[in-house]
Amino acid sequence: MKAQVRLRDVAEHAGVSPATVSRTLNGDVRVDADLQRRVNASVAELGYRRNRLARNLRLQRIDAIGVMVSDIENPHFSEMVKVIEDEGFRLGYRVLVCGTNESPDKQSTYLRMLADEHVAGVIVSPSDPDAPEIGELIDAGIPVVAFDREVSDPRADTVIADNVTGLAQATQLLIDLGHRSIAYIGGRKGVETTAERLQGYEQAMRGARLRPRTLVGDFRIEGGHRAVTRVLASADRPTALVVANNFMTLGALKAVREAQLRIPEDLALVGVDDPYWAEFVTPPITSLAQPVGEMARQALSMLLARIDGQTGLARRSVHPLQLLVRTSSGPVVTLDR
Amino acid sequence: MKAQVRLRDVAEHAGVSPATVSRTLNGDVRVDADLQRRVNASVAELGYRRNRLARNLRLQRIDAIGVMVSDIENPHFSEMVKVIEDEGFRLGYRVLVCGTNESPDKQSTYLRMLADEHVAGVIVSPSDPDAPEIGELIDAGIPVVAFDREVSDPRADTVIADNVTGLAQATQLLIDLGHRSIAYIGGRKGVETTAERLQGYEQAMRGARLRPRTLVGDFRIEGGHRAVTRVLASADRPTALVVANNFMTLGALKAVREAQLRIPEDLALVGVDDPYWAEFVTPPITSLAQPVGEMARQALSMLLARIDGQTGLARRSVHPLQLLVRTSSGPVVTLDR
DNA sequence: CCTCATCGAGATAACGATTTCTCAGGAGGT
DNA sequence: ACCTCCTGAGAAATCGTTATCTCGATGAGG
Repeated sequence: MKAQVRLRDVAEHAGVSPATVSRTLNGDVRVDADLQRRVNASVAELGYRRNRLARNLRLQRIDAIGVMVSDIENPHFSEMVKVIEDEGFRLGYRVLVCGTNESPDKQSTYLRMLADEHVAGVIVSPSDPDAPEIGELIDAGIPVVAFDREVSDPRADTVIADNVTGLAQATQLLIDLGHRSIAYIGGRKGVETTAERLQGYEQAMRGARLRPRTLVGDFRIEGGHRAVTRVLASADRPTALVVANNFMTLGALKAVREAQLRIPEDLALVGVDDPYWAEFVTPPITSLAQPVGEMARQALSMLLARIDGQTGLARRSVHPLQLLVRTSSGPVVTLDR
Repeated sequence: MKAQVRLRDVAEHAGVSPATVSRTLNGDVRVDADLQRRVNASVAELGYRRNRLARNLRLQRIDAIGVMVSDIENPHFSEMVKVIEDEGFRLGYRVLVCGTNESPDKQSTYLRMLADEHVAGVIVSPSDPDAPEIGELIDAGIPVVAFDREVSDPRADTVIADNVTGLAQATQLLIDLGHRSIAYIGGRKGVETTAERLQGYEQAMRGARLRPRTLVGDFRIEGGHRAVTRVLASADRPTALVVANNFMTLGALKAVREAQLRIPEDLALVGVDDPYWAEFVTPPITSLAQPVGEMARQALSMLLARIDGQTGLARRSVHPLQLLVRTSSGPVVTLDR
């Protein structure tokens, strides 16, 4: 706990005013080159480290951005956080991770905290898109970018995937392969992505004049396991499955194994998300990949633009999903006419 | 951007001094109950929100802890971060995530940043255990807990898994099942856990008078894939594999599939770590599970104790690993005598 | 009844950087 | 030669809390 060197000490040592030291440190151009040298020399000699806390108070903001997601353990969000952390680090920003566990209460509390901390900006995958705290943040001059799911405040920028088209595509793949009985394992109710993905599935099914068959999951392993177990036990077992996220795909895998069925021979499967393990499990999963990394970079760059003062209407960045055909979707099946 | 209500405004509104408002807010007992009521009423009426930045400056610390790991995407660390975030949140702490990608440079920079931010404490899974910045943090009064891997500064508390015993156990399982040719896919060189795990494997092999056969991996999917591909192509293919972490296990799975071999029939496998997908892939992986959640809680509670002023010698908390026998390790094999 | 300790609350000085305001001095224009 | 403009640097005022210091009042003990 040695005594801290203050900016003032540097100023004295260099024989200049504190203002000049501050200006030098912050790269203000209007400082004589000679003085700059002296300041830098003194900084080095005294081992001066700027006290960010004082700086933060004076600036009324911290160089950190809040990243709020429902579940850090979900590889979709892990990757997002990693990209933002890595990219942000390079630009001098720290990342404050906030996990909501889909609890609107925790989300509200966190949003208020982030406002009180005066973070530079917030990227949020909202559990409650209508949370009034989002508007309060923007009122306070803290930009907000919605990720994966929209928020109701129209001033927030948005980065989302084109779930409707993507799911239609994924479903269409199975239809094209000859499947006629395709069940859909949906996500957690009330979440926007759930509705969009369902819509895409139904669209493709109706387009092929097939009867949709949907089950409600919860975006978690257990939910996928439960739903798939149920649908496999039914009298008219589907020949193919579309699963609305990565965790539920794992649950599905287990359920299929327990039912002594093989993928893709007995049951074809397409899963949304392309977690790192998708191509390594047996069989490799045909995945509807979201370009998470790109989306995260996009969200961060939108946020930074706002932080740097960019004004204007909220922007929306919609990203197409990519269907990666691996083994689990299987080959063309014989039509049962 | 409405004008901010200051503590002083609350004081005026309540007809008391700023000091009294501060004391009330901080739960100082020596404040008259009646004044407390008036203060609280004014706080509510004015919608006062304490400015944490000013508080932070005054206290020379922020209510956040830094969590530094090599890779946030690794489910081992995802879980650790989640637990710390969740638990910490309840106690009023925010989490600053720092991913090092095993780069000592990034680790150093981050550690200096955390010191400059005056975080309340740091939990680090070091990429460079000898980083002098760790000592500087402790010198500055910021407690440090080492997670998974030790650090050379003797003042840091430590939470680790008993890798030696664990790996010996895992290897012994395969030996007991009748395997004689057991290869080991090791981790990234120079990392402490790598050495410990190797030691456990070798210990068990030597105990059974078997010849160790070790390959160097890198704790990543590709490394596991490469190493296993190589060992499977060799003339004397092993009958069993011990893989030193979860990512490499995935790589191994792919390599085995590509070699047209079946697990566990042609090759038994035990993997270190028990990521969520271990029991859901085909076949379910026999895993040497680290009690990550418990370890994370332990690390946090040690850190908080130090933050609360606990002094005394550094503590070490060693956690046993648990062998979860699933399918990939296979049944007893016929001895080839 | 007086003195001394105690307790509660106000006044005020930090905490350490940034930034506006001010002023000196030099350059350029008439 | 004088005035204006501009540049660069210092002085000083914040930013909003917390904590120390001080003082008055109240209660207890002699």
